Amino acid sequence: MKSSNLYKGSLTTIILKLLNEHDKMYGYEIAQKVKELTKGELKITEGALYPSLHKLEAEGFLDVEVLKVDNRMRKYYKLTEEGTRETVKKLSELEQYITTMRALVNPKFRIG
Amino acid sequence: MKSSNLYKGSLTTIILKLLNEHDKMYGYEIAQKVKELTKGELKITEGALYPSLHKLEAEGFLDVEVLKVDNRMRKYYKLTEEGTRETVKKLSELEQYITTMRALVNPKFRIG
DNA sequence: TCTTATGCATAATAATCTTATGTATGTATT
DNA sequence: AATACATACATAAGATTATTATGCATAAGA
Repeated sequence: MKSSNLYKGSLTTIILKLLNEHDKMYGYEIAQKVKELTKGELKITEGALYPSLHKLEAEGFLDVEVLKVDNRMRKYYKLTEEGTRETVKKLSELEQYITTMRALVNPKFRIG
Repeated sequence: MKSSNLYKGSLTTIILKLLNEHDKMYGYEIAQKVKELTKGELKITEGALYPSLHKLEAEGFLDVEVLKVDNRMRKYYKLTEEGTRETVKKLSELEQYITTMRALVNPKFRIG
């Protein structure tokens, strides 16, 4: 989604957390939200976003509802109960990742 | 390298930073160091480590010196000048990544 | 002797993302 | 009227990165 490939593997976490905060969102909206919240720093591409949403749905983490608004289709996604649990898990993995990377990269954050 | 796939894309950053701190290291040593510094949280696999070192060398970021110690081969890697510049770049990308992810995931860290 | 540790390497496969392309509607600009 | 841009979905080809499995070789410990 960006020049830096550190974002690889983060998309699922981002999607789940946004849905956790906003209850119900559609794909295009998620992409706009990410751009807005990161001040344009991170732009998620459609080629990554839509397959990722489909996968989360297939895994039972999202429910879908298709609506037509202004004569345009929108697929609204919302977290299932299992999706909420997965969100919690992903967020703690992110915290763990940051802790671990700080320990590796910043001597003053070394563990123990 | 771990269950959480957030680490995907981080290996280069880790290698460069460790070499920046330790001047000269060989592959196996890097793997051990990572395990030690993260208290076993992160284990980098050989199948990821060695190709990554070869790539960094091919890109001109690392110089190699082969030594035989205790009748065992060791390939010592050290940063080139370009490699040092790349390290600085990768570390700032990591800080940017953390800032961006916090903005997305933690409302109280929102940018602006 | 067999396992574990040290030390390198690569091939097959999987996961994730980029780039490119396609469809369709609505709005703004020239 | 024509062109560009925004909205909204989708997928296929290719690249990147990592996992898993395997291989070679030496040394130490049970």
